[in-house]
Amino acid sequence: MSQERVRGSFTTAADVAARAGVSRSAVSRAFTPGASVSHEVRARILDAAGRLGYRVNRLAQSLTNARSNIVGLVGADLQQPFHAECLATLSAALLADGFQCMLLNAANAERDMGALIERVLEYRVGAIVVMNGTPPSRIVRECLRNGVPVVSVNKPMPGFAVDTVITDHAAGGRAAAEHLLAAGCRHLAVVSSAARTASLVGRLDAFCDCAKEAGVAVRVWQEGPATDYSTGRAAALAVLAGGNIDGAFCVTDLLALGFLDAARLDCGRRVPDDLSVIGFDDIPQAAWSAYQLTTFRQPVPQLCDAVMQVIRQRAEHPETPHAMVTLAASPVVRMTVRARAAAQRPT
Amino acid sequence: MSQERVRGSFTTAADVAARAGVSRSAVSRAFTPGASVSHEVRARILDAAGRLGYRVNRLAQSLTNARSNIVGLVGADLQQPFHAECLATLSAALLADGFQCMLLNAANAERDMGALIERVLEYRVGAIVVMNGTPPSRIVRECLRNGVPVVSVNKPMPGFAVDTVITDHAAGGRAAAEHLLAAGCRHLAVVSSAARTASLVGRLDAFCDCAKEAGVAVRVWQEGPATDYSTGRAAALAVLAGGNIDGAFCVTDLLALGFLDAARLDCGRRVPDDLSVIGFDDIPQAAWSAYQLTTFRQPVPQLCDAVMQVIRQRAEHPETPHAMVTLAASPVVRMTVRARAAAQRPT
DNA sequence: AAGCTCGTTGCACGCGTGTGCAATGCCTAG
DNA sequence: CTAGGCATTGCACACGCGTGCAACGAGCTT
Repeated sequence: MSQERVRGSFTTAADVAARAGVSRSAVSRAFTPGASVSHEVRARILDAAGRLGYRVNRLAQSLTNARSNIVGLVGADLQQPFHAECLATLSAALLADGFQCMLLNAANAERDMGALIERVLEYRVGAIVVMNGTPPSRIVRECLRNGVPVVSVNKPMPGFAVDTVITDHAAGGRAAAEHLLAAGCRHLAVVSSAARTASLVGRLDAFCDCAKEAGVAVRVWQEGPATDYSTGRAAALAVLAGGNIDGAFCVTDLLALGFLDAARLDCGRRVPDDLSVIGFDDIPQAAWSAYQLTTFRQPVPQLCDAVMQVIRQRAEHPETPHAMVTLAASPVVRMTVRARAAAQRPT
Repeated sequence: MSQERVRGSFTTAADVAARAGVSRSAVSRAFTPGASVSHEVRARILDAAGRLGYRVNRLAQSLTNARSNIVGLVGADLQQPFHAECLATLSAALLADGFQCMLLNAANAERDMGALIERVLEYRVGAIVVMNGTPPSRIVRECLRNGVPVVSVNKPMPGFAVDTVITDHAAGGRAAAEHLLAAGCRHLAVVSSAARTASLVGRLDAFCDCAKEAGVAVRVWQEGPATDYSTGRAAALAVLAGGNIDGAFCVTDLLALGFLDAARLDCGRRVPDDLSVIGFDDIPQAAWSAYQLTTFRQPVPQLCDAVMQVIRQRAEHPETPHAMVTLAASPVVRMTVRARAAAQRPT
């Protein structure tokens, strides 16, 4: 067969076969669990392989399988704490399960997202996980047409044959309202951004509904490009200047932290005495002692577990009906909501 | 040729060829820039391809090239703000340049890192970028032996034929010391963790050297598993209980923020009046108005640019001598270092 | 001793693509 | 009118691997 390979090239199974004095098939079988090779030959092959630094070429391997075990991870704003945590947890889970992660970071716009997914389809990925953002529906259909399962995180995609794993945003928003009302707040505000993502809208609407049922008006702020710290600050400056707000639900922790800082440092409010604030996500910064933010924790590990479940399930049984897993956000009570209002509790 | 493909499978060039009434080679050429195809045939092929949703199988393509244009991104603690920013910036740059990113998240230990790199080598990656952490040197050698270039970020790897892109940590540490000394601090502390990474040690040593040259003693704290918020807190509680520290350099912003919170909230210090604090990295949280941390910014975009440069260079000219790009960290003066000592500046 | 079973091994093909080489056909120069 | 040049196209092979099929040999049964 081929001579000793030049340095700087990968060793192939043929090289190993030549060195071990067997056929190339034997090499292939030696690396295939359950294949028929004698104990002695396998040992000789593994020895030669180790000596030569051989490793299977997955590209060639996936060629016959018509599908690789690469999973495409689609997202935007990956440097944001919550997204970064999702990415880290999910990629770790995938790697632990034997998959490889291809990262599709739609940095600039959601316009990129379609192009990125098209590119990763060229690698015959086994699945695509949309961690946030909205890929064009044309592309989603294209994935499904080619038999690439799509998993959507925190975004229902009605009308698409897609598995969905989602936090119960509505229940969270409602619980936030109940929590503020129980604390005695009667002048509520809710803060979001102009980006009307399903998850953000879900929290906001449920919050408003619950407040409305209790007969409490809600000042709604939905401006700014993203649900980040500076938007939270801007919201506080605008909302608190307006009137006597005593309870605010920020649909994101980043918003809440910006809101808190502006409320305390720029507007001179005392939290939680004058003003109660609730966030959502429970990013690490929410627990910092300067903030001690009361919030709702998205169950990131469980979300990722569920993603793994549906990926495995669909890999084994492609025809499984599409799942819609909903997980509850759990309240994390810290210091930004005042304790129950004194004794007066009229009907 | 093959019949119309069943739904759920990928279209191949043969399918397109059949549909367009040409040979498979023609299809291949139609998608190869600069290949010889008549205008009319190419148009017919592209039309058929579009209709069938054909896209080139990169797996098969890379089979002949012996190398894919996938780049392995190795790192740990990817959810930390600084690492998350590096990851987001670098992946965006790679994707913009036509590469694909394979994410190797060594979640648990650096022990994993070797296994992960071995796995990604099976995909014949075109390069590996080590964003943080220390892969076993055996593995690094293995990469180089197989002709896979390795780029190390913020960690010199003496003795290895590796490209290195690095922030000038020593200069940063020195500048931090000078800044504190210029502010009149005479009782310094430096805070790091037990993880003696090259970058952390570089900053710390240079800081100590500079202080020593000025004849100022430095209290050195190097405990805790990671350079994170809680370690910063622990450091403040220990260091500030000890003596009359009036200036502290935390080798990481996360440390600095934890240090600040504990100093202010638990130890009752006023910053910057009683105590000056400097961090390193300039993560987004450092700019938050509750902190306004004075720090040194790592030039992440420039670092990533440099990584792209060396990757491209080595892809075109593999024999290029190995680069060692050093970039300066720039001071970001905010509010946690007091202005020049009062004595020297009369009111 | 002859036939059968079963574990082991090699041959050869296919996966989807790029490309060197030869064949074809058209256009132009002589 | 003919020869040569050139653009275009198809054939066939290679890339590295998995695997069905047949061949082979050893051990066992009858």
